[in-house]
Amino acid sequence: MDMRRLVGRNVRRIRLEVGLTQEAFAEKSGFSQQYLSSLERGRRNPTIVTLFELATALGVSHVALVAPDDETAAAAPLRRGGRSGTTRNRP
Amino acid sequence: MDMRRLVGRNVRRIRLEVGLTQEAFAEKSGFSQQYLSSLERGRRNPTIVTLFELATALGVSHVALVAPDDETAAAAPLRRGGRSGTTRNRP
DNA sequence: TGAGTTTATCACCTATAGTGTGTATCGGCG
DNA sequence: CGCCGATACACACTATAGGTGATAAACTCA
Repeated sequence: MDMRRLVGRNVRRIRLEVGLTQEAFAEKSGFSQQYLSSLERGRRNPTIVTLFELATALGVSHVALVAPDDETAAAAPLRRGGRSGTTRNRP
Repeated sequence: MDMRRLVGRNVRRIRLEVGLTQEAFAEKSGFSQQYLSSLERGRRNPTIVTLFELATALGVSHVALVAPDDETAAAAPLRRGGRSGTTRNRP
């Protein structure tokens, strides 16, 4: 299991659900937009403290950021669940 | 919430439940006994990849190592549940 | 008491987490 | 087309995570 990718996917998904841009998220969390970018793309290996701070800024439990997603067991051809377009947040 | 302490407590608790010494755990996980010692005492800030490797060596999900424990909400005076002595594992 | 086992602490080193600065790419819109 | 908002990429830099080795407690038991 690639933890970097897992956390990256969770962070991005939740950030979009909350309706934040990387920039706005950077503002709230205190991390740089560049860091968040590479983090979401699974290139980074954050510490647990970082994980907690990210979760707090997103308003979710830190457990949510390490929660396994369906993709792991995936290879499933049928894509369940909506939210395909994510609508590229418009305030 | 102090993530270092939280993870440290979880690791120690599970390691003891599994019945491993720090030394044996070090052997299985590939980390040094010294590192595991400081980790369990909340002095270390492990990365998510480290977290996953620790969980794997313990035979549990990585989520178990970041799971919040009762101690947080604690200040509860009454100690429920047995297992007080931990019996200092005898194989 | 003293040997054996387990855990804690100290000194030290290398690899990398995370920053700052700057730039590149991409989509949409006037 | 050029501009703008949003994301990706690159690099030098500092603080610290990860790791080793030696050793000091701390506890167990013959």
